[in-house]
Amino acid sequence: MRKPSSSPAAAGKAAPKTTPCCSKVGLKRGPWTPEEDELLASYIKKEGEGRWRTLPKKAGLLRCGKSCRLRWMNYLRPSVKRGQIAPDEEDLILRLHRLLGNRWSLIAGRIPGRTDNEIKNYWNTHLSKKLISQGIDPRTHKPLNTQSFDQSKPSSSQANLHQASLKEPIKIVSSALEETTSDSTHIISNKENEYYQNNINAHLDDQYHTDHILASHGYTNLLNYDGTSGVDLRGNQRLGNGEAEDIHTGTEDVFSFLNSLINEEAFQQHQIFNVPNVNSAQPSSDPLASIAATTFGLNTGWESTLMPSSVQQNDSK
DNA sequence: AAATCCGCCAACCGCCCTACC
DNA sequence: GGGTAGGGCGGTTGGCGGATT
Repeated sequence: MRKPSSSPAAAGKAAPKTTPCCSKVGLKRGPWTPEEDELLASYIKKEGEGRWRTLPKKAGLLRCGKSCRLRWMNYLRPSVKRGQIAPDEEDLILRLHRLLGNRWSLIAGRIPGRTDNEIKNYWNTHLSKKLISQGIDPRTHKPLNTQSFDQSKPSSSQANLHQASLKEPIKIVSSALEETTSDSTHIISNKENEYYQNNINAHLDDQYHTDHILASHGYTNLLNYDGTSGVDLRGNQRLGNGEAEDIHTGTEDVFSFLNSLINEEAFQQHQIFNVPNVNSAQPSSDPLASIAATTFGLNTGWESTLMPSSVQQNDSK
């Protein structure tokens, strides 16, 4: 069974205070049985959600309230969509994660029928590995290392670069990479390497600029471009008692804003504003378009939006 | 066929917040 | 202001089942 308090979160901290809910003397743990599911579902159907600590006793369950809530939220709720994550959902998760970081509940709030737990699991088991295989840091969504990209596949043409998406990951490789030698660390030419470095920096500046744009629109502390968690939509606290409450407060604006980033119009703007221009990585004067361009640039392959044809042409020789 | 490995994901954990008294 | 209850969050664990040896 599980080791008690073995998680890093618990390690090295003062003696944890135990809330009543966490004293599980005599309570059942582990996988839920169909009978328990039935008891919980029928009780909530009659009495509604809430009062989780007293619910188990009233429902005749030997579970703690937290366990009941989790089971309901992640599995039994009628609105929960089961089954595989669709490609468009995956794409959305990637975009939202780059914007929001590990705010799983917030991400889940924009993907109907999916729970934060499900998205978190999918991220950890699929998407983070996928990004790593593309040479992208899943935490920051930035290139891990210009010399550590996947060299196992042949390079893409310029046209392909502009059609890039995460569904068909684009690898940053030059024609030289196709002539793989044992000294692979020096395969990317100095010219290309210098170019990558310059534009990575430009892109980082662009992201920094994006945050200031957001701040100017009142979306302070929304972004966390270093990829760490701990700050969210309320400044320094997590979302409170349910999204319903938030939807009627500031979060509604944030969701509207997110929607504006997700919709097709933003994609079209992205196409317009991401005309490759090696001499300028300046954001657009249109704040939303600039954010959209910056936000989606990496998702369509940062190299495709930043690398000029003069460099890309090396790709096809 | 049996043993081992490994990925997936349901469930648990501690922490933190707001609301209430 | 302090204590407690209720609830939500992200991080992590470990059982299970399929794949591999």
